[in-house]
Amino acid sequence: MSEITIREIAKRCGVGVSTVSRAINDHSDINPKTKKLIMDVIKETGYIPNNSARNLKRTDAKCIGVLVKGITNPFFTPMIEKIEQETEKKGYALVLRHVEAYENEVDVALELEKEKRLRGIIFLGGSSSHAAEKMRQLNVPVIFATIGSTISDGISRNSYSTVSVDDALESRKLVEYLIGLGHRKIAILTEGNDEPSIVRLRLEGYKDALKANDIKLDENLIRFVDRRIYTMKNGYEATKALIDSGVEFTALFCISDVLAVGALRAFADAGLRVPEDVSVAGFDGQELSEFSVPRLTTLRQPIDDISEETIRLIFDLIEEKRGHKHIIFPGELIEAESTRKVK
Amino acid sequence: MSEITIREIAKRCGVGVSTVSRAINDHSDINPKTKKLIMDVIKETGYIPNNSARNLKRTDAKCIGVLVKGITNPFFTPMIEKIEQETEKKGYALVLRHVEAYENEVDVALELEKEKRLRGIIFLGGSSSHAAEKMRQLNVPVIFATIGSTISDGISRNSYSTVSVDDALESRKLVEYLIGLGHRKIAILTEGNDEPSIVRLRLEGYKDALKANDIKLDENLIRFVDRRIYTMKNGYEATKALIDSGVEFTALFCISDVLAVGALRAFADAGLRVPEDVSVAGFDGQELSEFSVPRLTTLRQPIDDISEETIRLIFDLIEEKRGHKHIIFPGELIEAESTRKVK
DNA sequence: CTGTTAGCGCGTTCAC
DNA sequence: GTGAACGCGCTAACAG
Repeated sequence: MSEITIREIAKRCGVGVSTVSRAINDHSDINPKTKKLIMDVIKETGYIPNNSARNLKRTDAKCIGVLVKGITNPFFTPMIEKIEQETEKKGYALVLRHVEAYENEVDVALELEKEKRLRGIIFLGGSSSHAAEKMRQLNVPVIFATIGSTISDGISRNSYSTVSVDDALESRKLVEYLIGLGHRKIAILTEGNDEPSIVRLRLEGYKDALKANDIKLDENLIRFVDRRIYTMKNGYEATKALIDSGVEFTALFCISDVLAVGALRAFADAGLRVPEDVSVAGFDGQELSEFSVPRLTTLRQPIDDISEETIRLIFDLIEEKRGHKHIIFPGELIEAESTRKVK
Repeated sequence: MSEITIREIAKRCGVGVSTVSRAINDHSDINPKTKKLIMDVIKETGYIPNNSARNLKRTDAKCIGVLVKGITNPFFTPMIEKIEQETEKKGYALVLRHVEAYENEVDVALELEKEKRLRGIIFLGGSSSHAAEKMRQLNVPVIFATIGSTISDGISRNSYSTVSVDDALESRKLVEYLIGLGHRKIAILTEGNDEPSIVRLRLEGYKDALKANDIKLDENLIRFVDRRIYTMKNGYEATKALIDSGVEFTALFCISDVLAVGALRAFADAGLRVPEDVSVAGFDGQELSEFSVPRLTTLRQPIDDISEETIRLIFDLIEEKRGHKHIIFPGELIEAESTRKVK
């Protein structure tokens, strides 16, 4: 079946292609009658304009791109919803793109910017270190949401924005809370990523908390899951291994709520009660943490605030109202049922 | 900054544009030396081909589209991963697109097909009733995965495929399992969607089970959540309302695991023990169901099988090895800790 | 092996 | 208010 084009529509209506174009794009200077005729024919024929051709020609395209690294990450879904809503309010379209684990998000952004004529780019997740030269090529405003400001790698901090919590600080806050409950042997479930990332920052916060409280770091208490910090299975297995190892601990800090839920299950299976026998804390403050049994003590990230501020900032940047910023929101410690004073 | 184009690259290398094109697209008939030169210049300049222009021109584009309705649905994430892997193995690219709640997925598909020159389309989720005329316009193979075969609406069942479980049957199987445990007063948590959908099918399965076992349908036991069946909050609130209503029941069937986890929490808050005081069953068999406390009795959908078969089928259709099919996989009843014999 | 050229489908000047 | 013509950046004939 031969594709139907704008020319075909024009022919059928006995008008020129530009008139059809005007009708489609809601231009003002067009006779309402001809417009109606055209729209009717379009509906009849089921004509659909080819986006590639449009993007190629168009220069405006009120459109912002959101690049999400890690489709499996449930942490981003509420953010995306919020960002979608806000963007729509502004009359902009959103191009949502998942970035595969093996892809470089900046490369994808570069491509997408050209293809869709993006006016701004928001990164959710992913690595925080990027080649400066590539970043420079992105000539629309760029915001990293939920990725802290350790990004720079020879890149001027003035060339991009970040909106996030201070992962190291909040992590430390949570661990100090555990210490405050009397815990000294605190295990941590994290992932072994060497490049700057939230994973590393949260581990650093853990170390900072111990150091500040004169607790000797015990390498045996640092457990690494296999690559993914958003699967319960990984949390379960790492916790099981920790229990089986015989290492003593009274509290377990998981760097994500999802891992923590896996941990809860592992403790239940081992006949250990939470929080009576062991305290468990998560991180993120996702929906899950409110509905687990027991409810998770966690550090909630203000994702609504982060999302809203991200949108506000990107439009300010697009409209050149202000320059790049690095915004840090405080997290909120949620004291729930999974932790308690050590006996 | 003026965008850099293929012509610019050609000029800098002192070659023609088509040579550059060949270099980019890994064509065979090109001198390795010139190719290297070109690739070097491309790297230097940071040139990125414009996808819109490519798609416009290209006719082959080994590419299949996956349209996901409901980004919040955690049920799809493992499917998407699987589909991604399998597609890559075949040397095809995947275009993943989220369809907003208010969008019609077939419209989006129509657009995407033109824009990206898709060779096949897979729908995940969404409504199962579509206008026949629109469906007909999709002139590449279409598969609905996890949406049963009640789709037809004047559309020939030969014009599309489906790969799924029989939602009504599996739902009935689960409810009959509960009945087998001695439960007579079985409540159900579902969503009030009138159009043909998995939601309705699962409710029908519930009704079928009751009828087949001479249990009178009690409308008070059918509870509806607000629109979304994949939020714990909705499960929690509907269960709370059910408990507060004072209606008697000994088991609760939630049409998704996510709802069931919310229900577990609600029972815990109400001081009811699961399964001692009340049995709870979910549906889907997601990761979550294995890690909740207690583990959920649920009906597992064989998503790996569904995903693999979907991919196999779509490539067979593309290669015209066979015609459209409607494949039904059996679900698997997982008897876990959240249900037990009624006293 | 390589350069020239003709469109892909559309939006946008211009004239009218 | 409308149509003809041009070109967006690229790929694929085709000719060399």
